[in-house]
Amino acid sequence: MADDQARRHHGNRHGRSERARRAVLNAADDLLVEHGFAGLTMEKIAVRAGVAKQTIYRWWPSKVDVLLDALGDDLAEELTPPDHGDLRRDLREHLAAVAEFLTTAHAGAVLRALLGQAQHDPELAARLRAGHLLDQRARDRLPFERAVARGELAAGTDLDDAVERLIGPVHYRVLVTGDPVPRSFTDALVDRVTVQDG
Amino acid sequence: MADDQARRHHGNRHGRSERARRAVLNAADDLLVEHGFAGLTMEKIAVRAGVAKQTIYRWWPSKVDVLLDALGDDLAEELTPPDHGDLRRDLREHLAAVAEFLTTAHAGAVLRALLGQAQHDPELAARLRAGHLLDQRARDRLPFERAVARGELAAGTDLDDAVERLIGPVHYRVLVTGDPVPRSFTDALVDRVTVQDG
Amino acid sequence: MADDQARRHHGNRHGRSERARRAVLNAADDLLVEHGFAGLTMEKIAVRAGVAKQTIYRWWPSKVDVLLDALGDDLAEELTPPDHGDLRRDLREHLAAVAEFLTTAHAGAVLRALLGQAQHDPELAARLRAGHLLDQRARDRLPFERAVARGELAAGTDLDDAVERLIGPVHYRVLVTGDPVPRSFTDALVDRVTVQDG
Amino acid sequence: MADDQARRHHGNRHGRSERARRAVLNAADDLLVEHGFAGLTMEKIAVRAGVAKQTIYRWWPSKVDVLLDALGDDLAEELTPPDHGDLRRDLREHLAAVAEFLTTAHAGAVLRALLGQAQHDPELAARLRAGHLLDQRARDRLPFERAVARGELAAGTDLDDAVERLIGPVHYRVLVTGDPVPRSFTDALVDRVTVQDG
DNA sequence: GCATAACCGAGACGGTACGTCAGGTCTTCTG
DNA sequence: CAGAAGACCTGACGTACCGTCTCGGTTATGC
Repeated sequence: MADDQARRHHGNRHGRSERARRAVLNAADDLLVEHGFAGLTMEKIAVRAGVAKQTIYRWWPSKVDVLLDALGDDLAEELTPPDHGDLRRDLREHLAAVAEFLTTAHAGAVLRALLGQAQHDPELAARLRAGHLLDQRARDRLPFERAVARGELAAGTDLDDAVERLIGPVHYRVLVTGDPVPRSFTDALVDRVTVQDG
Repeated sequence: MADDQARRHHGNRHGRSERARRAVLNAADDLLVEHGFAGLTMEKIAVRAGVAKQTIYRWWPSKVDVLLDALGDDLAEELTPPDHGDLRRDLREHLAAVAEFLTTAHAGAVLRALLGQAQHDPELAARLRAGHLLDQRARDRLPFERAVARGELAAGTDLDDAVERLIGPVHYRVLVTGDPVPRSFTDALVDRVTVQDG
Repeated sequence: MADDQARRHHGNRHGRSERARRAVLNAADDLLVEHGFAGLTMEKIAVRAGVAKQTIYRWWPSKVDVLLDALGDDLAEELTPPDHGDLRRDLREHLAAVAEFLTTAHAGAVLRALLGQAQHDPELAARLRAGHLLDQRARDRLPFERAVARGELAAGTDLDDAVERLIGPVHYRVLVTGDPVPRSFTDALVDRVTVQDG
Repeated sequence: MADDQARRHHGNRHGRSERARRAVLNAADDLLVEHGFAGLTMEKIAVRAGVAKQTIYRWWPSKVDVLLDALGDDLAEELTPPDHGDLRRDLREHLAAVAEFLTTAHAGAVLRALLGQAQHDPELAARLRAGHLLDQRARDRLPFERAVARGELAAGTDLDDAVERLIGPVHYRVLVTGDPVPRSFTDALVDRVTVQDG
């Protein structure tokens, strides 16, 4: 088995150690949740992961790269909207999933940390958008696009605008006010947007 | 004049040096814009301000405290909505001012940096909210409250909800997507909210 | 009474406060014994003496000046050799007194600290010699000079040489080896010197 | 050659950099002579040696430890008495070497500084004695012991006493009066001691 | 089936910034 | 006008991480 093979191998001439990679990403994840972004140092990741510092630097240029890697495909996996053939229902479920993701410790903590760091790191901001946020935006549009295809929504509707009105207040609560984002809040948002556009 | 007296004194038993205070806040402001949040170190602030490190630590426990102080009353001064007796006009001007503030280098950079840092510093998040964001939320509500008082808006309207739908997408663009926030965008947001509620 | 007046006056137009002077010298003495030379800081002297730092700097340029002042006339008072009209007896008593002074906590600690500091502070070394050590050397010679005057000792004897052979080993023990300096040791020294020269 | 290998390596798992060690000891030596003991700071040693401060602290807990190391085996190398089979000649040469060592800038400055510091640092005093002074005392005794073995000196002679009468006045001059210690002075001392005991 | 090349752990290295402490100077008010 | 109080600038302290480097050891090819 691949996992078993990976666990044993230590040094070889073709390719890196999957064991070390996993250990680093897990350690980074854990340390972020435990000690926050400032308490996340390459030094501590190395110790926690039982890995040499050089091994981390060999594969990731900085700690934000580790986090970008740790974020991985979580967004795609957890934030792809469902398709029930009903715009309002799709949006309700999707927006609730977005809120859940952002406010839940493990999954959202990494993204929030990266978004926070991106505020004073334009290069990270660019990579974060290119690597994750644009894709997510495309996924957020899907329910609307399908509604247009079904004729449920007028063809000329500004879908990005609709997405922003939907997703904006959720991010505002999470990133700025810190208020909880209950289902009632997301449902009401969906109602506003669909009523107005319907 | 008090300011004149303050500027001359250097160190004495009756209070701190206003000159040093100003120099630190300005230096912090400048360094943040020039080198970003990471390039903003106590060491460099001290050098740039021509001030001893100890003097900074005497009055501010950390660099985020310096920034909180530097943010000062900028929000209140620049983001108090106008009162023309017309909800839509008040909101249009106010929302444009908010967008301008957040995206403009000097003024908004400090707030964006603090919001970024607050993502991985709950204690800062709490202070930022208590010290500035709650007050700003109250100011954001003002146009709506006046509209209710004028009878322009129904008495039962959920004002906080309206504010969030207005302000949320603007913050989303600034903090997440990084897209510009043109006047057309903010005006359209105001139209959505007022039409719907009117 | 002078002391009474001194105790009360705090700030005045007629000269310095004797109370402050005493407090500083005593504090310096105590701190030296308690915490050693490194633990003797102007800051701590000021706190212990209940005196402003500036008051210390007004009257003593540095902490070694405070110690030089604290040393005061102790040497002259305690290390003036007796005159019994008998060289050996005078020397025995005197040398024992020297050993006692150097090894006893309060009195000798200040001198040892200053001698130690003088090893890497030539300016202090010069002042220490000019202010105290030359006078002490003159006092150390007294028994020999009186013996010459009495005819007990030949006129051509090199008195400084004799003093050094007497006093040198005592200082060597105190400053270098740290061995105790018992009466038997000093008496034997006196015997060597007087027998040889007698 | 081991030294050659050591010189090239920079930092690795098998021990420290000999290059850094040498640089630190030399820098400490130079700075002590140039600026005195007070002017000898870890900070300046690091800069002068072109070495990170942490590297110094990794191997030496304090600046006196650096000096103790810098003193190294200088004493043993330079202050081992010769053996001509003639007590007086051995002592004359040895005592002159001691005087030379103590008064010469480079070699003696370190020892004088440490002796000075030891006056107000009992822990250093103990280490200095255990590490260097006891061994030196043993070397100082050698000429006498050989003289006893040869029958040149009576078996019951108190050798330590003789050493102290010889070495004491030299240290006294160096550490207390600061007078020069010419060959005539040391020769006369040897004569006194050997005549008396012969 | 043995050399060898890529990766691994360990950790010392030159650095930057941290937050603290003391030094010595200054200004103000009080007695 | 001396003394208290204490803020100021300076510079060293000892520590934590940074990112780079060298080293010896492990293993999976590939000659």
